[in-house]
Amino acid sequence: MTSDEHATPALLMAKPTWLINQLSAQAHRLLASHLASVGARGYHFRLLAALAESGPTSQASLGRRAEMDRSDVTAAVGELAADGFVERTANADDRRRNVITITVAGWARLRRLDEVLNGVQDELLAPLSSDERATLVGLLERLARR
Amino acid sequence: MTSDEHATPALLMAKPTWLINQLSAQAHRLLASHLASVGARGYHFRLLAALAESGPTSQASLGRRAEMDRSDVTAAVGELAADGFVERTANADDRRRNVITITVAGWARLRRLDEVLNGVQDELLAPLSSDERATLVGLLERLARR
DNA sequence: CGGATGTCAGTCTAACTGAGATTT
DNA sequence: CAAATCTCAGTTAGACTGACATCC
Repeated sequence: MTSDEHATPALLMAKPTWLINQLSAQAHRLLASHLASVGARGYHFRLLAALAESGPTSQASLGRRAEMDRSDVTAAVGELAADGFVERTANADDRRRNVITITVAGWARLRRLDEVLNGVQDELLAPLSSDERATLVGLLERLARR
Repeated sequence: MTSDEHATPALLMAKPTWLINQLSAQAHRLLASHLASVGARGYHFRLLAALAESGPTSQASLGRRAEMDRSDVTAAVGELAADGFVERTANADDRRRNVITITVAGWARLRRLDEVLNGVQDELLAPLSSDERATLVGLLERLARR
């Protein structure tokens, strides 16, 4: 009671990391719900997008491109393979590696997920003009390149 | 092998949510390691910062200010109390509620954690000028206000 | 009664760690 | 030998859910 206020403490608001985490949490909620409605999750899109640009390649390479841990790649590739979106085959030249190949169904899946994600971008960035979005993306790109 | 490339797929780079998540993950790594080095975690700072501005108040009120779930407040307040940074006392007027009060040690702890977090901000935003940081914070504030 | 509060016991995800077996 | 690859088991922080007793 008293004046409870829904006000965020100034010490928190003054921290860019707080704002970034807030926005990321918001994005995560949107992504999770929209992706769940088509039975997918973020890892799936990241792997399919990486695979689409690299062509058939090893899991380790995919992990580096999609910035995922090797163990998470193993699990997510297994899920994609179970749904028929990718194929896992042995590499004759280097028998440590699997060769992951995107299937026809996988291409369609990638296009579908891309549409879903583009909708999420519009929803999240709705308050900003297109100029402001470009400014934001430019700043984020410079920061995200560690 | 071949040209493995550390290149992020264009489909990913084109998604603001991807950049936001990348940056948030980077921030999270910095926060986790710096806070761990002083034996704290994010919830502790968020609660102390909320408590510093509200004065002695209930856990439910703290949770709304720090944007934390009730159950997480219970746990984190317990940790802070065990370290002597806050005190939990009964509220005579409304016996459902605890009154949480920050201690002298708690104020010192808050100042210490604030310093640590300010260091993290500088590390994370190092690539940007102060004008650019202000622009970024302005855009983030508008987006984070859901 | 409805609604708020504090507590407890869970779930879930993304990210990560460590170990082991295999191969280059 | 060192290093890379794949797999599996397990951990963590953060966010969240559902239930319950208590109290206003």
